[in-house]
Amino acid sequence: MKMIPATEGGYALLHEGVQAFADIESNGICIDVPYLNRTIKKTERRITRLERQLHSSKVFKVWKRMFGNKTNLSSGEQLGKVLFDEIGHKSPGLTKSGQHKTDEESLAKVKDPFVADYLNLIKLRGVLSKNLRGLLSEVTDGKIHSFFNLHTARTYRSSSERPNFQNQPIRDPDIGTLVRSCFIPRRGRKLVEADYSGIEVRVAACYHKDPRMIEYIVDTTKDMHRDMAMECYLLQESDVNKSIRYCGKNMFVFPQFYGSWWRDCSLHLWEAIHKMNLKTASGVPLLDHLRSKGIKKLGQVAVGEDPVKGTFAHHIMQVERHFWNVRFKQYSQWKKDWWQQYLDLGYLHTLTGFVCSGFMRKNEVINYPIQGSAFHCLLWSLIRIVRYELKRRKMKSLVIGQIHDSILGDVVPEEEAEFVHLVHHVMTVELPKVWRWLCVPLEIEVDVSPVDCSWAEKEEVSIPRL
DNA sequence: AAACAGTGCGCG
DNA sequence: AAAGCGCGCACTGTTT
Repeated sequence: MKMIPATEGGYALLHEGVQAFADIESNGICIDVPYLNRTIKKTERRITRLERQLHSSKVFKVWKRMFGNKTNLSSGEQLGKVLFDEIGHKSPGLTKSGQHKTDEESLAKVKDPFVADYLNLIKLRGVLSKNLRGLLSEVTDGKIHSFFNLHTARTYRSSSERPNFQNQPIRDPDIGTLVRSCFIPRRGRKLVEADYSGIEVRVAACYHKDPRMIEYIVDTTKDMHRDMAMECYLLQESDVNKSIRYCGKNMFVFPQFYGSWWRDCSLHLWEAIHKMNLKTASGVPLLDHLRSKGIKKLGQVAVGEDPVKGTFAHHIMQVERHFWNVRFKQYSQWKKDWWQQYLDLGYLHTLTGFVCSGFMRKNEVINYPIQGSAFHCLLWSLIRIVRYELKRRKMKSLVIGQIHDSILGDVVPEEEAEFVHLVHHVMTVELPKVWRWLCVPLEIEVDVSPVDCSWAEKEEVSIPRL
């Protein structure tokens, strides 16, 4: 696969983009080194305690017997042999090289108290080596200077390394706080983070122009994720709470956009009912609710088989059909046309001035232009802010990082209002004026930390109208 | 000792 | 007919 900037605009974006990134890399991000050192020690102690606990378990006795002095708690291969070959738990499936799978999802099915402690240990070891020691090893003079690349990602997104600034924990609140507390602003300043809201969905709409999708974007009283959660779990609008909406969004809508299908979606939606103990807003367990609607089981089937009527899998298959054939008919047609056009031409062009050519799978052909162009919205804005606006206004505040659809600023408190207004204006007003293909409005969300407080303490602020 | 493939997991 | 996109990093186990 090859991707090249095929227009002046595409070339300029990369040319100015690397210069803006160089500024950001040179600025660097302050690290609370004393906190980091304390946290490393604390985490080491937690790991030692966990290891001691695991060493006294039954499973570990078996492990030790099988592997002797080669016993290694970090070896997934060894764990698989212990649990599934020796002890006799049901194997969750094999990897492509024929080992038993030992990822978190696979192990969740294993009913052995050892597994929860083991997963805890693995997680904590990862945090220690990657997010704490790994971070410390990149600190010079109290700062890190992560690299931001424009020449590595197949989609012409960016990437980041040494350390990777773009995958710092946040989804697990405890680990997120532990790690993000390391990242602090310069003395007397604040961290300000501005994210595009749903940028990939909006950019996708600029490709397919599906009227129903545009309606969802433009009309803020409408909510696509809530609506799909309602369909998937057969609920009324008033029954949908936050976690049910979360499942609709992350286990149906986004997987469908990325090319997943009813078989995987139904499995994940069904498992979420148990794992997240889902209840309707009025407190009825979701399993009971579905039973009252005549759906009693998942009805998992092998690839190639049709699900039995009345099962959850069959229901989700119908939801998927309606989603693509009725609700987002034009989006669906665009995907077909876009794929066919690639087959005819052997390449595709993006709205931001790039051409991708070479062998690509269908899902790649659909996703690459959307992912790349969505990031380019951020990149254009970032260039404008870093290389023009902050300089022209002689502001002291700095941009210090970027995560695909968000920028992170290290902001002087007196400049906070101007900074927030500036990024809002560039990202949502100036950009759509220049890129006329943006046929839907863009929105951002801004989070700010108090003065001298870490990235863990960011909180959403409203955007002042100036 | 260094390089490589495979696995798993963090983020968008 | 096929069936989730992108990235980097740590670690294991094997090959060079």
